[in-house]
Amino acid sequence: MDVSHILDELNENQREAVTASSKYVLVLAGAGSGKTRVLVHRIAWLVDVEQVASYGIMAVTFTNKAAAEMRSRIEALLGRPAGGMWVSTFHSLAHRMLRRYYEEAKLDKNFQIIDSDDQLRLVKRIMKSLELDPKQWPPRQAVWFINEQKDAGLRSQHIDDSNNYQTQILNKVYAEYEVICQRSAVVDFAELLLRSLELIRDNPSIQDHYQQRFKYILVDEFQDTNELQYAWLRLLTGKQTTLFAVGDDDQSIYGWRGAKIENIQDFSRDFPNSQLVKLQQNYRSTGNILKAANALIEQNQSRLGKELWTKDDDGELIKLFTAFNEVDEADFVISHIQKWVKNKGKYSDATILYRSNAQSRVFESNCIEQNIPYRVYGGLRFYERAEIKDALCYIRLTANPNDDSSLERVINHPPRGLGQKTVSVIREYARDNEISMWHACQQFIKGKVLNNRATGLLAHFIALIEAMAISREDRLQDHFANAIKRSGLKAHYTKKEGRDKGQGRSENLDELVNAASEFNYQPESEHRNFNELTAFLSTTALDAGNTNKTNDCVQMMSIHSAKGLEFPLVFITGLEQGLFPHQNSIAEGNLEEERRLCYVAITRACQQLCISYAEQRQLFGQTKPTIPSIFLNEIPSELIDDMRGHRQRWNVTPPGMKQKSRVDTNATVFAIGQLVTHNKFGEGVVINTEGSGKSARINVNFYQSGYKWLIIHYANLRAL
DNA sequence: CCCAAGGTATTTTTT
DNA sequence: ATACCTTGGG
Repeated sequence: MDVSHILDELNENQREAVTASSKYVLVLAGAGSGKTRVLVHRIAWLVDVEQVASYGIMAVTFTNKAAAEMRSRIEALLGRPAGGMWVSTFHSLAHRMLRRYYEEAKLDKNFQIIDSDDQLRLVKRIMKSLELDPKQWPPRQAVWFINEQKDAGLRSQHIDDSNNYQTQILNKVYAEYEVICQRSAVVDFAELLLRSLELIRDNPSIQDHYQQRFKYILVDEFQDTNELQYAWLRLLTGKQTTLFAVGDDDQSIYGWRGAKIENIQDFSRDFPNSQLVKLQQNYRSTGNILKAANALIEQNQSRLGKELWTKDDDGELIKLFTAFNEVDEADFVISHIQKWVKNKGKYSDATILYRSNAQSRVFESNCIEQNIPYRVYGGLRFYERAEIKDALCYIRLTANPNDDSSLERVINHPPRGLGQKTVSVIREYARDNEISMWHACQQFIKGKVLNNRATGLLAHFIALIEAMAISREDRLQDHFANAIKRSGLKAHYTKKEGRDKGQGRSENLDELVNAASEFNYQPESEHRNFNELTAFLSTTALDAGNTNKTNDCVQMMSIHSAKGLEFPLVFITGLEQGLFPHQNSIAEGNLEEERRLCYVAITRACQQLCISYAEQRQLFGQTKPTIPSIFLNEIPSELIDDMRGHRQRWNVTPPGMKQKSRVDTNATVFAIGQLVTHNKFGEGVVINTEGSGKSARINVNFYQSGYKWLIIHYANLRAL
C-alpha cells in the first residue's frame, strides 16, 4: 500500500504520532508544530492503512470552527467524504446521543437547547420567585454555581450544603432550576454533557454500544477539557478503545472556566503504558520570537516540559515601545502598521492583541480617524442578537410550547398588554401546580381566573402561537417568515428605535429567514433522530454563527480569541502590571496562567512581534501611572529592540489628539508627547493637559523629578 | 408602558 | 468613562 501521501510531508516526530500503535497516545504539540496536521493525518492513516471504518472513529474538538476545519482537511486527504465519522464538538456529540436516546435520558422528544443568555434570564426569574435580593445574591454568581456543579458532575441532591448558608441558598436555586428546565424541556450547555454522561454511565447497554462502535477516539486541545469532559471521555474509552489526545499544557488558558490542566498532566497516570510524543519543531515563527517564548514560559514551575525550535533564521528583534499613554500607544501601533503596508504588506497581516476587550476602543478610534479598515473580533454573534433571539423564541414555542424560558421572553414582546402582574400570576400558578406556563395559560383561558381583559389578551397570544405552529409543516423558511410576520417584531423595533437602527434589526430578521432557507438538513447522517426544525434550532444554539469575512483589514482581538491563529505582524499591547498580568489573576495567584496567555500571544507572530506598554493609562475613568509588566523582564534583553531611544519625538500634534492635547491659551500650545523644559524641574515629556485659558493645567513627566501637574500660565515651560 | 435618573461594576469565552 | 440594570414618576 502506498502511504506516501500520508507520511511524506511529516517530520520524524509527527510520523511517530501518526503511526503510533499504542493504545493511549498523548501528543504534546507546541504552538505552530502542526497539531491539526497530525490529527488529520492520523485519521487518514487509520482509514487508509489500518483499514478502520470511518464509522468507528470519533474526533472531538471544542469549537465548531475546529471541527469543520478538521473534517474538510480529512476529506481532502482521503479524497472522499468521511461519512459516518463523528467529527464534532463535545456538546454536539453529546447532543446527538441525547436525541438518539432521549427516553433513556429522561428528556422530552422535543427538548431544546438554551444558551447562556437564556440560562441567566431563567435563573434571574427563579431567584425572583424565591424572593432573593439580587444585590445580596447576584444571579450571575448563581449561574456560575450551577455550571460549576454540573461541570463537576454534581446534581443539587448530591451537594452537601449543611454547613454553609451560602451554599444552601445557591443550591436551592439550583434545585429549582433543575425542576423548571425539566418541565420546560430545555437543557443548557453543561446539561448536554452531564445528561449524556449519566446516560452512558447508567445504561450499560448504551455504553457498550458506543464503546463497540468508537474504537478510535481522538481529542483536540486536550489541555482545555474540564472534569466533566474528561469523565465523559473515560466512560467512552472501553477496553478496546484507542485514545489519541493532542494538546499543549503551555497553552492552557481556560482554567477560569473549569479547564483542568491536570487532565493533560496526569494522562500517563490515568492511561497506563501510554506513549508520549512531543512536537517541538515550529513552522510558524522566527528564531527570536521562539527564543522569547521559550524564555518566558520557562518561568512556570508546573510544566511537562518542551522547547520550541525552528530551522528558520533568527529574524528581526522584538520591538518594544514605551508609550506615554494609551493614545500614544495606539498611535505607535497604527503608524507602524501604515509603514508595514507601505513597504510590502497588507492590513490583514497585522493583528492587535490585548488582555481585555475595553482596550480596543483607542485602536478603533485611531483607525476610524485615519480611515484604516479594521475588524474587532468577539462581539455579539448573529444568533445572540436580541431580535434574532426574539424570533427564535417564537419559533421555539411552536416546536415546544412548554418552554417557559421562551414564553417569558415573548409573551409581552412586542407589548400586548400582558404586563408583569399578569405574567407573575401565570408563573405562580404554574409553579404551584407543577405545570408549564403554557398549560397554565390554557387553564386560565378556560377557567376565567383572570379578569376579562387579561383573559382575552391571553387567549389572543395563545392563538397567535398556535397559528404560527400550523405553518410548522411548511418549508423551514416559510415557517420562519410566517412566524416573524405574525410576531409583529419588525414593526415594534421600527417604532421603538426609528428607521436606521430598526432597519438593521429588520434586515437581520430577513437574514434569519435566509439562514433557514440555506440550512443543510441531513436526516441521513448528522441529523438522524432530529426533525428539520429541531436540527436548525439546535444549530443556532450550538453554533452561534461566526461571520468570517476576510476583507483586507487590521484585526483586533483579545489574546484568548487569538489562540490557534497566526499573523505575520503581531502587536501585544498593554504590558502593564494589573492589566497584563491582570489584577484579578495576580490576586487569585494565577500568574502561571497569565504567563501562558503571554506565551500564546507571542507565539501567534510569524515574522515581526511588537510589544508595548503605556507609562500611564486611563482605567475606569481615572488616569494612573503604571508599572511595566513583569513579563517584560522575562524576555531576554538581547532579543529586544527598545524603541524608546530612537523613536522621533513629536514635533507636530499627533493625529487623533487635536482636541484633547491642545489647550486654548495665549501661552504656548503643548502637544502630548512634546519635550519641554522647566526652570526648576528640568526636561520632561508632556503627558496630558486639562482645562483651558489661564487655569489650564499640564501634566509633565520630568526625567529627574517625575510626574507634576502645573498651571501652564505660571509654569513658564519651553518647548524643545 | 415608556423614559429618565441614579446606582454599580468593569478579564478572559465556547458551547 | 461607560455600559448595564433597577426603580420611580409621568
